[in-house]
Amino acid sequence: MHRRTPPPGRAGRPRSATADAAILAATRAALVELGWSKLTLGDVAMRAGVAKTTLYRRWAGKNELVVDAVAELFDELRVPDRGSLAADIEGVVLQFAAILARPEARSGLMAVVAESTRDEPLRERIRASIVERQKRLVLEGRARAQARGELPPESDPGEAARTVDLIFDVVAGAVVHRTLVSAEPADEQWVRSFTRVLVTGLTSLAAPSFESRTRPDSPSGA
Amino acid sequence: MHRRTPPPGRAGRPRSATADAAILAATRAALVELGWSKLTLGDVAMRAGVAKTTLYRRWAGKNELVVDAVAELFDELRVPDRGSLAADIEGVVLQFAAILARPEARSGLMAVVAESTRDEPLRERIRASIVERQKRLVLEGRARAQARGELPPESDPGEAARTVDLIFDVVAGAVVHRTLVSAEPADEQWVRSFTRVLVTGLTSLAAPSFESRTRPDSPSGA
Amino acid sequence: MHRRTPPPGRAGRPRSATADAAILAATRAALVELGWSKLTLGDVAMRAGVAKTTLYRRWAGKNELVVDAVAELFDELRVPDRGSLAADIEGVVLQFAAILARPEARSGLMAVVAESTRDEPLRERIRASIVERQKRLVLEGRARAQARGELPPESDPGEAARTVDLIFDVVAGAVVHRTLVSAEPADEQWVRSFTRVLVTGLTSLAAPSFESRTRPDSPSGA
Amino acid sequence: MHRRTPPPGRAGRPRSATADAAILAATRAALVELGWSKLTLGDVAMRAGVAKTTLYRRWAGKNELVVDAVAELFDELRVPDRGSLAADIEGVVLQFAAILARPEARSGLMAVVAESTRDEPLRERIRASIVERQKRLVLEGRARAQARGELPPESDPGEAARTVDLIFDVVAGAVVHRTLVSAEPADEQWVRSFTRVLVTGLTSLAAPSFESRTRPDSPSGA
DNA sequence: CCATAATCGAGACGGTACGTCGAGTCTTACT
DNA sequence: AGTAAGACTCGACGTACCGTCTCGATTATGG
Repeated sequence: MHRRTPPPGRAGRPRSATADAAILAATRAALVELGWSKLTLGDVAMRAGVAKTTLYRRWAGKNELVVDAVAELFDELRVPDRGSLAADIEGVVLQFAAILARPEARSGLMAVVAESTRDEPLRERIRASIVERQKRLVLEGRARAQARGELPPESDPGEAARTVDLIFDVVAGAVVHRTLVSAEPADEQWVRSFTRVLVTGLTSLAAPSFESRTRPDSPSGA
Repeated sequence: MHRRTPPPGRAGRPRSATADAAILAATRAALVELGWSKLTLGDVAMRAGVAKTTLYRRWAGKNELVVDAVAELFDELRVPDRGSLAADIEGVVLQFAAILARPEARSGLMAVVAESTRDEPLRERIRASIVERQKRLVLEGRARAQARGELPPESDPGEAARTVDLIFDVVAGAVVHRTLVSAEPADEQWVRSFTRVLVTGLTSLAAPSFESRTRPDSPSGA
Repeated sequence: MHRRTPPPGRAGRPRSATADAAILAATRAALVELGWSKLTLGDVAMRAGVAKTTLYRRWAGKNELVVDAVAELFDELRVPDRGSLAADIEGVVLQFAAILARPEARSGLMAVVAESTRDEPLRERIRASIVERQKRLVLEGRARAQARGELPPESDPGEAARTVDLIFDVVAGAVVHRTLVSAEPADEQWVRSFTRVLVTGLTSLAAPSFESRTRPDSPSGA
Repeated sequence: MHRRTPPPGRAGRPRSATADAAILAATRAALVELGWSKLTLGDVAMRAGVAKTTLYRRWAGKNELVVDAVAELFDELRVPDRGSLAADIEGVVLQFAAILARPEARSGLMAVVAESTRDEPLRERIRASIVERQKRLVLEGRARAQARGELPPESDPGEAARTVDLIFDVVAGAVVHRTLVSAEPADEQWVRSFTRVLVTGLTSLAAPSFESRTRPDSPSGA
């Protein structure tokens, strides 16, 4: 998907189908053992039982390869139905924290983000295959909360999109910072406190009028 | 401070005092021009007008050097007195976003965080010279809010410390994610939305009874 | 021949054939310009239009490279047929002196001999590719003298081998010492005196009885 | 003698007298352990319990230091009185070979000779402090042989000087080559063969008429 | 069923940076 | 002024990866 595509010409030997998966798995294994900065493409090729040329034929370089290898990790995230918006968020956040506790994610994710600060196509690739791809979680959670009546249906589509982005930045950012920078576990206690702040803030932000129906003593009159 | 320290013995030529500042400045300049991954210590040494060995005599490697070079950037942050907790937070967040918009911070910060996932001493160094060092901002903001009567004095010290950590993770994480991953500007509009969520969440978390007692109307009088 | 040999496996790109000659020529050029101690492998690689790694792939280090580069110089030595043993020796010695007058030989030869005093494999390499290789000159000269009747055919093979070694040590040693240590030219006059001493000594050593037959006024009656 | 001389000015602390001997001894010890190419001046200074500056104040560099350290080794050579020219030569050659068997001489001597091919002052220093200094041995041996009547008194002084040079080049060159290049021991058997060739050649060169007059039989009684 | 053509493993290639080491100089405080 | 200590600039070391290339050997499809 995000790889160097073979030219559409039809003749010649086709690319090995199994190689891709082997390479991505080898990349994750190398991330676990060595971390990003000591991971070398020659080593990945060897682990995958593949020649270096095969690897370069399909990916432009280390960064692109690692993005793909890491992106797959986040596809296993699901929004559990725990009965309330707060409980749903807690569930997703705990899953997210669990992934960030795995060394292949820790090592790779921040590194490619760092690289992307000077490489626009790489940033776009990260956005597309990780960030935008996982915003499905926010959309799904919001839909479920709306179905439950916890949140009003969005009126302004632009405002709704901005809110999704804000939520994603706050959730992903806070968990990453807690896990990787502060190096403290994002355990149940922390997740509960975090979620409480977030949900309280969000509901009051979302629709004072809607909210004031259910919580008439809201502090925000602005 | 976080460098290879000269043995305390008095004999011999002392280390050049000006070299340190020149090296850190050269490091930041190289981060701006080249970014972290293309920054080489040989190049930094040349820019600083210093031999490579001098650099290695004082820092263990690229990571430690960049941490020190970046850490200095955050020392200029101040908590402005804008009259209310929300306005104070907005002010600090905007300053923080402005620093993260500078290429020397963008390139370096995430890279060393990434490296620190496999290097415990490096993580501790980051914590000490960046994270813990800047928690002063949260403490100062809280004290000012308490003086204004916006927040109750903390009763449980352990709980208070956990709250400081939580606030720091949420603020720093969200701004970093917005700026570096989503690659959207943390502009006034975004900061206002973010701050509103945060302050609402925090005040209700801190002491709903206290808050509702003293400020039944809007918290912002500005 | 005396180099790091590629593994006999056939796979992969073969080593460039032209690189070897270019490297050895570049080594000699560098010896002329810089001498042994200021010769650097990086410089040799650059002169040869070759990467440093290519050089290290084929030779273990500076010493081995210089031995090979210098050894080739002595392959041009020939035993001229000048009609008598003494004249033949004079011819070879003059050629040898001419080679030692060239800076690429002067700089390199003594240096690798010096290194070989602490490096047994290096000494063996020098012996094989320079010393033993050039003993052909002594053998050829002796054969021609025997054909002329100036020397008797050797009876004891062991003794004959020892004599070849002795001659080589005396000739090579004397010319080298004259040229490099005393720093006086090994010109015609010196070569004539040296050869006279050597031939007189040798013929009397070789076979007094044989010699006394043809030169009844020989001083040696032993 | 061959060192950097202190300026004749009288003021200030005088140079430590013991330092010189300590440095030269440390140099020889380092030659034994490390050989010339791995010998470092910092290491020598440390062994001698002296600062690097002290060392550089007295010698220009590694080569000059090693020449002085090695030159002292040859001062112990003596011409023994063994009753005949041939036996005297054998005695000196064996002593010379014994010195060349010591690692501090092997490592250092050839190295500085190699360096001297591109450093005229260094060559002159070697000539003065080693070569010319030890020609005393040849002079002494000749005088003793003349006193015995084995050699005629020299008539032409120029010719006599040239012969001394020739002998020195042959003897020193052959022993060095045997010992360091061929890497065979210059043992009694080899020395006897070598001496026989040399003496026979020399006596017939020196004065055939003189020799045949006084010693019609074999010159060697051995 | 053979020719064409793209793929594959292997490994040499020209580069660039690494982190270390030694040379020789300079700057301290002390003697 | 000499000394021990040690920081300084400079330049080479030998290694490791990068990303490209050149091999001979496969392995598909299309003529």
